[in-house]
Amino acid sequence: MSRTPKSRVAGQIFGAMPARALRAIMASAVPVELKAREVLFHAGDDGASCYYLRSGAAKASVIAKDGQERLLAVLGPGALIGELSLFDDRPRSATVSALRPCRLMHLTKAAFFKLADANPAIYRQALMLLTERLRGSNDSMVAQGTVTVLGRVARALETLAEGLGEADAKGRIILAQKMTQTDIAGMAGVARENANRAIHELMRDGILSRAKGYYAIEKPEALAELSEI
Amino acid sequence: MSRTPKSRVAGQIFGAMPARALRAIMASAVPVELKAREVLFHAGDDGASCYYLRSGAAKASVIAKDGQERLLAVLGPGALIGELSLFDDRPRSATVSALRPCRLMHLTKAAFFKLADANPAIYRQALMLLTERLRGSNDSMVAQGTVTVLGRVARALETLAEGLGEADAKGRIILAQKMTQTDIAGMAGVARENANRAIHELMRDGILSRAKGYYAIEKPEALAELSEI
DNA sequence: ACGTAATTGTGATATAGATCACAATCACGA
DNA sequence: TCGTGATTGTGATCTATATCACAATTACGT
Repeated sequence: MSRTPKSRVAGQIFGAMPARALRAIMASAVPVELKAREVLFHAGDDGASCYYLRSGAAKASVIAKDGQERLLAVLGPGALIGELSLFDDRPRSATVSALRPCRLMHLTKAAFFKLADANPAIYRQALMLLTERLRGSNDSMVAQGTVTVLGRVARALETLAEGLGEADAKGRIILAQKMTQTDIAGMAGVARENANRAIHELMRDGILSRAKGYYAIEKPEALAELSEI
Repeated sequence: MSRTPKSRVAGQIFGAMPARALRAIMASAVPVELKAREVLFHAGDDGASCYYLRSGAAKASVIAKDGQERLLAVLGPGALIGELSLFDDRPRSATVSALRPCRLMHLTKAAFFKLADANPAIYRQALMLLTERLRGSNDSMVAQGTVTVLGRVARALETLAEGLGEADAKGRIILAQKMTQTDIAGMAGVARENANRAIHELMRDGILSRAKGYYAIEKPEALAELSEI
């Protein structure tokens, strides 16, 4: 099976929006600031609203019964956060917290639907966003049962790159946020020790590098190869 | 973490639709029949259209590189099939085939969006549907890394029950379709032999039973308990 | 109703990855 | 800049689950 290609642009719900609509959205939203490590909301909270991440980085995670933290996503600028509760009125499914200071816009359910009703492009964009997530989710589920630890770590790094990767001139992708191996292990769903060993293997093979705590993907294609399902 | 409750009704995209809109939808759609085991579409196909399952049962699955089949869902009457490609124009992410004879309605992308633009309730319903799937997906991902084989098999049986469960008078849920242990293992993401052992354990504890190849969930709450994440 | 294929059942063994137990670094606040 | 807590690194187990190798049963086509 070939994997779903992912694009950062598609993750940006308001990216493809006409400027007029975009201004309208921003006018209905209220700015929110978050300090590093601050929690935006907890899993289980209810909240019929969503956030648009203008700058900074945040993570979405859940804590399993046994206390293990599983990272679902790392979100970079342009991401829409907490939209699930908007669409189905259920409690937050994950905890979202800032990895570093964030500037967000807060949009209530009422405001969102008012805008979307007036502007069906918003609905289409939202459907596209969820669709992309679902495809990624399905891929991950297959990967989880099929792919080895090395592949899952590779996959986690790719996901990370989507959220906060910054391509440089020579095709490297720098993760614009310090991530601990514990975080990476949490995304890959593996033990931290094994994530460590996998990371070493990737670094030994020149696929990954780290400078001052910042990981960089040196060979994105090689990484993609490894995480193939 | 508490799990996302799932309802069969929410999975039915056109369930909450006003009768007028529903008639319009059915008028734009063309009927399709499928014999048992026939394939509706393969992963990788492109197809900007979706199907509404009126009767029968189908499965959505992907084949991993190593040849393992992973069942993503078993779909019963009322299910919407193939909607992802509708929203993002990408190829089919899974193969869908009939578990038994199916009657479907086929709706093109153009027809869907025409209807939805005229009737934003369709957009909202579609968003809700994807949202529910996404929540389920996230739960599964956490479960995969957290829960033991017994729990994952329990979870697979619950998912099965959503798609084709029929509650009887005394709170049992009968799976209205013969499922092999290979299928169940494919959903749970475990080896068939271990699915077998887990199923035995469930049967020994009176949580599950089987008659003439049809499984029945005797104690849905006990099953839910086991698959808690 | 018979024979063959598919499914189910069950032990024995192998192994990927978790867990444990630390040492070595690093990074940052006082 | 020193010290302390957080991270990273690495071997040695341990264990859940896959894999293997069949036998027993069931289902189904002719």
